[in-house]
Amino acid sequence: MTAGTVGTAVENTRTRLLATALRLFSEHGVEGTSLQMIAAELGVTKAAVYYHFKTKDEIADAVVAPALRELDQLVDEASTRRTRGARIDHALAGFVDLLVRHRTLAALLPSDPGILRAIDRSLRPSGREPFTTRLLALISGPDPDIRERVLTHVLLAGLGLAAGAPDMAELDDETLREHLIEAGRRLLGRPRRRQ
Amino acid sequence: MTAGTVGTAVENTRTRLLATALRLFSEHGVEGTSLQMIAAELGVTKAAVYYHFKTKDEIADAVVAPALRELDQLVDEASTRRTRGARIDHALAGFVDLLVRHRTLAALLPSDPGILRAIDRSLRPSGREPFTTRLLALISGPDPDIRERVLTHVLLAGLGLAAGAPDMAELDDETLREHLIEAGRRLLGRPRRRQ
DNA sequence: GTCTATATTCTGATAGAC
DNA sequence: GTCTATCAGAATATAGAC
Repeated sequence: MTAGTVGTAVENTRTRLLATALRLFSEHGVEGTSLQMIAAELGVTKAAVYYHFKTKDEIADAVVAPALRELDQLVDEASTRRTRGARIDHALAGFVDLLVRHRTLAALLPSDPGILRAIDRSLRPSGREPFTTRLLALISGPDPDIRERVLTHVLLAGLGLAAGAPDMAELDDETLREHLIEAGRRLLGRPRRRQ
Repeated sequence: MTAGTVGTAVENTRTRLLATALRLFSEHGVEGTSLQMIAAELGVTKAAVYYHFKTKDEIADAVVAPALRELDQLVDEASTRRTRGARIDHALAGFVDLLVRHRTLAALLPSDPGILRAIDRSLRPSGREPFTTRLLALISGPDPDIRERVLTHVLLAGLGLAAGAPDMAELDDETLREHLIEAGRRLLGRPRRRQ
């Protein structure tokens, strides 16, 4: 531990636990990952895991929480832009940046049943709309037609899975970001700005 | 059962079983679906399921087998086309058609860990390349650059997840096919032919 | 072809010692 | 904060009756 920046020991273990859980989730899916596997990977027992989280669902919730908070903020920010073009640019750049920074989580976000339920749980109390719906509204305005719905779906799912794909692990953040944004621009029918 | 076209009773039960398994897989993921759930949904006991399949893996293998055979055939066919444009057109149209006809499986194909392992198992004995690799080669030729790899990844994953998304369930095959092809054409940087 | 019954292993989860 | 010990239940899987 680097002196001066350490939190409590609990926080460090908690952080390590979540990182380990996320890695295992991305390999085996949430349902395919047992507390036993997480504990073994950490070199502790199941009971030690239960000290930090009361249930497996709580672990899934904690794993997605930071990304969901960022996503929420991103959509809010993008919504304040005046033109539709500016809203899309901001949302796409922010979304891709988020996926690249949370690569391990990226592929789970649009596809893993356990993660989707965790997202549902995080949305339910506040009654907020799902991000797909909010981003769709941002891109296509209220009352989007079928074509816009399909394109947005391909965009969100495709970028997420691609960002998290093992084949992309070797790419540095900047390169991956650049190509994902190009894919997004193509899907949205917008010319690329640079290169 | 319609007289004249029935197979044996075994075959019918087997078919019903696979259809039920696929539906449950698509809702809960392969790892999140137990033999108990499949049996209960069919109105039989676990032991009855074990009569048809020795292991859970065998069920997953059987669920993906038809689509994989079609995919294989599709890539082979597309490869025979003379120009790169014709190869891409054939592969894209065939791939989208396959996804639409196997909607329930579509989303699992590029994302579910259990299904991905089943695909691996089906490829291992023959030593064939994965479909992503073969389709990538088809689209971009040998030695594709990073940008083509990312775009192809977004394409395959995005179209699959979009085709299988619950939000798209209401769309008829023809409509869904049309919009998915447009998404694919945009990603590949090719103008749409119709509309 | 489907059943009951059972074996075994593993799951998520709890209680309480250290 | 992590452990041992333990739980009830569910998992995959098998044996053998009908």
